Amino acid sequence: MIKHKTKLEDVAKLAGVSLATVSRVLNHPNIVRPELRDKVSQAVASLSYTRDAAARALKSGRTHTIGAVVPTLGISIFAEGVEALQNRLSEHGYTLLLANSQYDVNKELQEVRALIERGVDAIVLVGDSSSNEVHALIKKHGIPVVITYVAHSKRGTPAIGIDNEAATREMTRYLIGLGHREVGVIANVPAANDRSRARLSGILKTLEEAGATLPKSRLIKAEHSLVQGRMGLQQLMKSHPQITAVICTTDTLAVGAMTEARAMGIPVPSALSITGFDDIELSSQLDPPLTTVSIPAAEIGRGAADHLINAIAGLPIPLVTDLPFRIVIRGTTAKARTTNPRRLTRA
Amino acid sequence: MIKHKTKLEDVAKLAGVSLATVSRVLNHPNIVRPELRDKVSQAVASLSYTRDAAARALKSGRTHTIGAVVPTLGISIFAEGVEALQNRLSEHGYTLLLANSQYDVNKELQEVRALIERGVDAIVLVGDSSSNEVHALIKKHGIPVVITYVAHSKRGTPAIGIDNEAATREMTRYLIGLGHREVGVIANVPAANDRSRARLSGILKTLEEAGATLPKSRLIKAEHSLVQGRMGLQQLMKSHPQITAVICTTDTLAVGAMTEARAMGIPVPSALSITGFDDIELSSQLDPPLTTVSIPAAEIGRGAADHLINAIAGLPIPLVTDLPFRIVIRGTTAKARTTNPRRLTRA
DNA sequence: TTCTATCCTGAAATCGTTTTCAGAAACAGC
DNA sequence: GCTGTTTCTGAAAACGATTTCAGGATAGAA
Repeated sequence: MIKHKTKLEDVAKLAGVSLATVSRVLNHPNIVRPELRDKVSQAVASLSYTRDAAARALKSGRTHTIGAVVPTLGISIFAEGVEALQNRLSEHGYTLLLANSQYDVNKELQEVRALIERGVDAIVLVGDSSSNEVHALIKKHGIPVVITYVAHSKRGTPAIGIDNEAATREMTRYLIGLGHREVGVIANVPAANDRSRARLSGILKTLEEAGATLPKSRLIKAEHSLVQGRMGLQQLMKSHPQITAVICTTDTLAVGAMTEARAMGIPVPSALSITGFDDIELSSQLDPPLTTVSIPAAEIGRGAADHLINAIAGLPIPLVTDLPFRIVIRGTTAKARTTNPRRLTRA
Repeated sequence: MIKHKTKLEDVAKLAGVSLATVSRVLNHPNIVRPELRDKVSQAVASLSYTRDAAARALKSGRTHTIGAVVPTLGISIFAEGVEALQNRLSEHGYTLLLANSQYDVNKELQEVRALIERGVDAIVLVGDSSSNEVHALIKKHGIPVVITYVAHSKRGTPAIGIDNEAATREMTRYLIGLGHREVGVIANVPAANDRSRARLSGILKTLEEAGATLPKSRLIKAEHSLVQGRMGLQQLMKSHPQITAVICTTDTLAVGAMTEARAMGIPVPSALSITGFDDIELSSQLDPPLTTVSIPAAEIGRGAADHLINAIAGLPIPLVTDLPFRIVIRGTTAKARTTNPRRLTRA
């Protein structure tokens, strides 16, 4: 237990200078005469003095703290992004305040409010489907903010991430190029998830452009879990055995689908191609390894940190930082089988 | 942008009372006369006033903030624990400051120091292998702390978690009961990880007690990744084809091992039993589903939150909270095959 | 009605910094 | 040697809440 928390005054006394000088040495070392500066630094060191964060925050109005609200840490790309974010913040002397929304816009609002009351200097959000209240609140307090994992700005809010729609477009085109026309989709569509919507939209549009418009019955909406991936595939293949490719909007769903395909005795990729999205660690280690879209989660986290640190310093930051995704072609995709039960079912 | 941040004084003026009364209504509503209290509450609401956290912290010495340092969020049990911790803290008006150590004791120390300088009211650590400096620092500041994921207290520090050694003991006994004597182990052993050590120790001791002492060459030390699980299994089975069971200290390693077993054409569980530890989501969905140890990560997070909130309030908290683990027997374990290439190789 | 005990309320001090403002010191120019 | 600059330093005023301490109001008792 500490008896008498050392404060600025103690340092000043020991160094034989005023409070102001000590403060200056700590904050703007270059404006104080070298010999005094050294004397003060020495005193600081010998007392192992650290400034009281609360007092500092009160007077200066800055907490050196950044808040983030993610949907959940259970999804590894968010966990990875948060970790990278925290590491970068830490390097710059910032502390991360973390909250999760469980994909619930009201909980997100509540957590953002709590963060603002804590006086965070900036905020990181995921996606652009936060409620208007959230953005109004943030704007009202004049706090820098960045939305992550998406590469478009809705309300003029800076964004850093990938173009989800472009990614699924490319993946879908790839499958079409392999001759797939009988396609099924397993998509996770939580209400508050614009990323999933963008991914789905990319698939549907590309399919349509290729003249393979997706019938409703071939679109399975699922929660983001392995089980739902399994169930989705089962449902799809039972009712549409002619399907030659299944596009999933996340790797978790795709892995579930692969497991079920194996259980149903459907060989992947010879009889059925499966694709994912996210490129989680597991995907490359499966047998066969999963064809998927790799997204730079760590880079998103680091980039968000950098942007906000700049914004706090009053520097301008880019409105949209469109990071590259990567289509990773592995073992779960192949040319469409030609021995279809029936050929070309129309929508 | 806010022009004139509403403060206590504004509320007081509107309600026609003094600052002190407003503060009382906010902190100890019961000691102020109901009619005044209502008037103040109304004023607070109509101005949508919130107290300045920094000023509050400065004067009261409490930040209503709790810090946690975890090795990494990349391991799902930690992500799950952190999420549960944050949710519970949030319910009680606390904010989580999160940092990660990457299993590096120096980084952990540095992050703990940063947390303390931020003035956290309490700290959550993972495991009991933090450096002495960390504990000395925490003690010096008189900050409540709890270590998680383990069920023993080393330096008198409260702990909440499971008995890792007991868990692997039970699992190993189960395998021995199935007739396995030719056993291999894939263990992740980062330097700063007492949990892994405890898990390994439980395996080795139990094996020894059963007269099946593990030769060094059958213990593969691995990093915590799927790839290393694969490589571990390969190494093990190539040099010791007589092995009938492989115990892994995490599910990730076990999943890697399963993948490799399949690639090597070794049927699981008929020719080889494999066990994991953690029970991550994937494990139950594999084919065959993985036999493993299930640990109550969310409960650990919630419990840590509850303990610390109590400790801050000056209430006593239990030194050790030993939460139950669960041996989950699924499809990767079966009786030892009897058609061994060779019988009973001795150490 | 007056006095005492009980409850509340408000004025003011305080928490530990940062920062403005003005004055002291040092220096150069004439 | 004296005045005009320039550079640093220190005293003091915030920042916005919490809380002590004492006095005023109210109620109860005589």
